[in-house]
Amino acid sequence: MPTPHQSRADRRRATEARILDGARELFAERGFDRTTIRAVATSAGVDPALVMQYFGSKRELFTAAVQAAPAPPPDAGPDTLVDQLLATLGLKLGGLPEGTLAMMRSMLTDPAAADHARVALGRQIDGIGAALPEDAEPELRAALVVSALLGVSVGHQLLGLSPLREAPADRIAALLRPALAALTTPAP
Amino acid sequence: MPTPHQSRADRRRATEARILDGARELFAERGFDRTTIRAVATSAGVDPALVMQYFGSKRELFTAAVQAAPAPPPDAGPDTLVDQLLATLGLKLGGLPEGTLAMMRSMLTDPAAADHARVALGRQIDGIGAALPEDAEPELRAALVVSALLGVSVGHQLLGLSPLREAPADRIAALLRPALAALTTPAP
DNA sequence: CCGTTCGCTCAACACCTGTTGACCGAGCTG
DNA sequence: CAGCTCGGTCAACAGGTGTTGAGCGAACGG
Repeated sequence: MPTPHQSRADRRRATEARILDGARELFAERGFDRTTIRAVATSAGVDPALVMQYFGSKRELFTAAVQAAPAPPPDAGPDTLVDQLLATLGLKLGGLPEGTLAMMRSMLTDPAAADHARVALGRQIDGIGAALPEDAEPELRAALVVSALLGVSVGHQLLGLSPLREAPADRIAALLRPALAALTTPAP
Repeated sequence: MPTPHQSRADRRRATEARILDGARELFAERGFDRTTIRAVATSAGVDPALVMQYFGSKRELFTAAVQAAPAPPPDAGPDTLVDQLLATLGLKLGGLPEGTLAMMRSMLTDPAAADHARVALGRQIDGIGAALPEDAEPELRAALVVSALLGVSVGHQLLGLSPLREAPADRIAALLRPALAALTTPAP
């Protein structure tokens, strides 16, 4: 008997979490369209109808699964801007959070995910742009930085390009650092 | 009467081209999964069954539509490596070819498109890596360059990030140039 | 201990998809 | 001009999808 006696509410929270975890994993692996509610239900050991009953629709399940980004602690380190940027790659700690991967996976084919991605990236761009000198096209520079890092994440985590997959994280960071510095530093 | 009298073979080539064009456009806009054969047929003013009869299956239609990359002429200019890289962004000439966009659009959600993308990017990586000094992790540097440029393309052409959409092409190139130089140049 | 809540399942609907085979009629060939 | 070729359409099938409503049975509350 699995986890002998727990309250009804506990069981509910548990299965809800199981559904959410399976959904996140499948959405991250196959994207929104190719992830079927039936597959999510099976992965949680549950009837498809229950998934609907809990989350209302496939869309709401997706946004619920994606929103569960644990938001990394501010960490308060006196890091340089470039180091903060490299941290967003999630190179250490075994990759980006699965919810982020799920959103990235679907952002090119699902308009809702694309909107979500645009605002998330826009927020990052604004944050970086605010840290750049005003006379150096800060928004454009920030957008290029974010896009470049997005590309590295895509190539690494979603496409699995072999040179990136096989390289140690600190080598990637070391090679990227001067490039990001060049992008964020106005020509003298 | 549209284009009065043409041979049967001419008409055939014409409708085939019309189907291929519509397919490329729709695949580029919505990706593989969300593009329906019925929609392609409608866009070409034709019955869905004809699309199948011409291309055999949706997959073959996709690969046929994507393969039609006109392959930019070598141009033989004595460009620097960085300039060649910037050229691959298709910043001038109104964006990348639609077949390339179609492949990019689907590469995160369709395994076949992902394979296609991996070999295409792999080819680019090998080409760039061969031009880098052997003692400077050329493959990794090349992969980072290609990924970063991929990210900029995605952000610009597929996501439509406003700072990139609104910026003139030569500003993007100018800001990217030193960063690419830093990526392709081993530390002194 | 009994009635009610509620987590959960079953079976089905309505829809859309890729794909197929029969068929029509205009153009080609002899 | 007769017969075949073949570009093209029509109608349908089979499978998979999100979504729904009725219902069951165990845990809850009094």
